[in-house]
Formats: sequence, structure tokens, C-alpha cells
Amino acid sequence: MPGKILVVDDEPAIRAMVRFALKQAEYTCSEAGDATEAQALVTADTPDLILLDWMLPGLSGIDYARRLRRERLTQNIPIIMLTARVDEEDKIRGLNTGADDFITKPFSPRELVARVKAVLRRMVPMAVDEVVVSEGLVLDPSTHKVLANDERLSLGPTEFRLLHFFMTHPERVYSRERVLDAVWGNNAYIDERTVDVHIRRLRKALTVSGYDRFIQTVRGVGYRFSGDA
Amino acid sequence: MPGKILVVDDEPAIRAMVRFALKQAEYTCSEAGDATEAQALVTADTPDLILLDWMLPGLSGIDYARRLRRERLTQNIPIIMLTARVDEEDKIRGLNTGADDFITKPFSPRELVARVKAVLRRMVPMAVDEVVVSEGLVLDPSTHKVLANDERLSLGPTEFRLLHFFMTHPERVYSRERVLDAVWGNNAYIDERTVDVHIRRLRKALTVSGYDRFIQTVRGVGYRFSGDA
DNA sequence: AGACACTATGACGATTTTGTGACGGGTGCA
DNA sequence: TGCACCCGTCACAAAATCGTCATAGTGTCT
Repeated sequence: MPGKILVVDDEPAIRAMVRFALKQAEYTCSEAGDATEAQALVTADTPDLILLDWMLPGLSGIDYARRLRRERLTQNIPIIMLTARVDEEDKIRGLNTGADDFITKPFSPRELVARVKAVLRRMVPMAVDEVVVSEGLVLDPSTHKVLANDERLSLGPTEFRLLHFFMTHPERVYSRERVLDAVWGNNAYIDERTVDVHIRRLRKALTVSGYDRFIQTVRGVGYRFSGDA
Repeated sequence: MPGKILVVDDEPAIRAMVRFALKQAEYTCSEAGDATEAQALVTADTPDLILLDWMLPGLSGIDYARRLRRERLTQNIPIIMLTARVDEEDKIRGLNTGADDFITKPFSPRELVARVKAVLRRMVPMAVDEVVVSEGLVLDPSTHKVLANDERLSLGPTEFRLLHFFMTHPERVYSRERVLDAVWGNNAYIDERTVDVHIRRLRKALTVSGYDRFIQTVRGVGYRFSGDA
């Protein structure tokens, strides 16, 4: 399950509490005391969610949130604002921060985790899959796009899953049965030959950019995805 | 926690109990015995949350909730429905009331306050008024206008929110379920295919200026907003 | 070479998914 | 009250994808 969370607050006590609560819920978290520190951590290892204190020394939480929203790389990261008092909430709300939620101090660990879960569930779409790359072949599950040498190629759902499976399990031969389990699901009543057909379709799609050679047939055993012939 | 809460119930005993419990938790509250009274109070001083009895003399709680949801000014106010018996809950749930939570009578003051707190906490800022731009497409939430190549195009409220969502979450694929959550709200009981229809309407609106290509359908998964084909 | 086993490929009908126009209901406004 | 608009749902059309089959092709072993 996903969960790198960045906590930005200048009060160590708060950070400690938050860290404890998040650990409890099996989230990993990193901490920063101000926007500068935070930015360093963000670029180093992009978090899945940011807990951001409203009042920060230096660049304020609001301004930092705006900045994050403007940058392409970070604009999809959900932000939860931490505010000291409730009446600040309305103020902030009117200030075009891109906050996805607010938590008012003081808050309980339970409350914190509940909100984090809610926001992650709502904002982070689908699975937090990683982009898979293999010698010029790029497969991105979150955008559902496949690029072969910067050239976009279109695959059907099954072909997409098939390629995804092979790209994440390269250099190894898989029997048709195993492929069926992995790509179609562990309990599909599908003829094994069907795998051949989809391999064929996938190959055809990859051929236009010369990547069909990546899919190799191992006679009597199955198929393998590999960079070398 | 400041919170103006409107209690709508025709039984004075219930109102008294609720009033007491809420005062205890430092909420201010106003009371109404039917929808007409309630509406007067709502327009006079918009509450932060409404406790609404299911059965009311005159306009029923369900109908009143629906009405509140439809009006722009009140559609963001969370509503907690009070029901007499548990099995009514499912019934109401299926009726597209916009209720955010349910409480079954009889209930303890403790439970009441807990639910009220929870719902208020869950309130997510809907208005993030920042102009969003994407390759000649300009969307301004504050004026509620959309420009495509300086050409004004008119969208319905839902289409507007849909476009806003996609423009602020580009590239990624979103399932119909996610889109419903994000655009219609987390607790709308709406058929998933409705998303298709609104996508269709949005596409038609964008077509005149050639921006319909931005909305791509990913078969078997959902939709994506992206500049490149 | 010939037989055999396995794989590649194109076609086809069936199924699933999406696009689209229409309808009825509801609301706000004149 | 009548009108204009917007919404959610439906039924049907259109399109994409799927799984299977028949057949051709390829490799392997004797």
C-alpha cells in the first residue's frame, strides 16, 4: 500500500506525534521544519501526500502550497493543511491554496490517519504504479500510455496488462499457464492458445518501432521478455 | 470548533436533547420544526451543518435535503439525516438524498456529537479559485468562465466542475468511479454511465474550438485529460 | 526426407465497452 | 404559468476487444 508522507511543521512536538501516528498506520514519513527543507525532500523522493503547517518560518505554508501546485511534477500531490485554530480555516480557504483538506490543531492521531486515508483514497487515483522502462520502451500505468522511442502506441487492455507483466518480469521464461494466471487472473477458464494470440497482437503493435524482438518464444516452454536476442 | 448547526425535527423532545448535546460541545444551534421554518433560518444565517429528520410534516426531510443540494448556495452544507429505524437507512440511501451521514433514533448525545464532528471534519474545501490554463484553454473558477482560444464557451455547472477536475489532474487516467467521487462528491449515488454522458456533453462543447481531443477515453479503464494524442 | 509437435497468423462471431440521441423530471426565471 | 435550461437515466448504435478456430509455418527428431 502506498504511503510516503512528508510532514512539514516547525514544532518538533507536532512532528513527533504525527510521525508516531503515521508509523502506526504503516506509512513511511519524512519530516521538514520549513519550506526549504521540504523542497529538498520533495525533489529527492517525491512523497504521496504532504502535511503542511500553515505557519512556517520563512516561506509560509500557503505560499509553499501554491508553489507546489504550480509545478507540473508536484501538482498532483495531495496537500493537507494544518491550522492552529478553526477560524483560520475560512481564511485559508479563501486564499487559493490548493489544499485538499484541513486539520485543525490539536488533533488526535486517529483523526489524522483517518483524514490521510480519505485524501489518499480520493486523490490518488488507481494504483500507485511505477513507470516501467526498458531500453526505450516506456510503460506508465498511471497514464496508461506506452511509448516506444517517444512514439505513442496503442494497446488494448489485455495487451497492456500483458506487456506490463512482461516488462516487470523480464529475462525469464513463463509458461502459458503462468501468463494466464498473471495477466488474466488466477481463475480464468481460458484456452492456453489464447496467450499465443495476444502475444501475436502485442508483437504486431511493437513491430512498428522494432521492439517485437523483445518478446521471444521458447519452444515447448513459453515466452520470455528480454532486451537481448 | 465553531459550528452553527441547524436542527430540523418536529418533536420538541428531540430538539431539546440535541440542543443540549450541541451546546455542551460548544456548537451554536438553531431549530426548526419543519422545512419552511428551516428554509427561513437557512437563508437568514447559513448554518455549517444541518441535522434533518427524515419524517417531517409538510415537505419531507428527503425532499428538503434534495432541494438544498440543488441550490448553489446550500449544496456544500453537510446534512445528517435522522431516521427512526435502521432499515430506513438503506431506503433513503437509494433515494439520492445528498445526506452525508445517518443517525438512527434513539441516539446518545455522545454519538450525536461524534458524528457531527466527523462530518464537519470531512468537509473538503470545494472552492479552490485559481485560474487553470492548459494550452489555450483557460478556466476561471471565480468568474465561472471558460475560454478556448479567447472564445467564450458555455458549460453547465457539472460540465464546468468536470473540466475543472480534469484540467487540475491532467495526464492521469481516472476511472468513472473516481471521477464521480471527485466531481459529484464522495457520497453521490449516481450511475457510472452518467459520467459518459457528461464527458460527451463536455466534448461537444469543446469540439467547436477543437479541444475535444484533450479528453481521451482509455478503454476498460476510464478517461484522461491530456494535451497529446 | 518425413512425421510429428509446437507456434504464428488471419478470420470470425460473440461479448464488452463506449458513444449518442432522446426523454422525463426538476428548477429558476420571466 | 410558461419557458429555458440542466440533470440523470435509458435504449440503442457504434466500436473495440476478446477468445476460439482453422490453417499455414517452423523447428525437431529419427
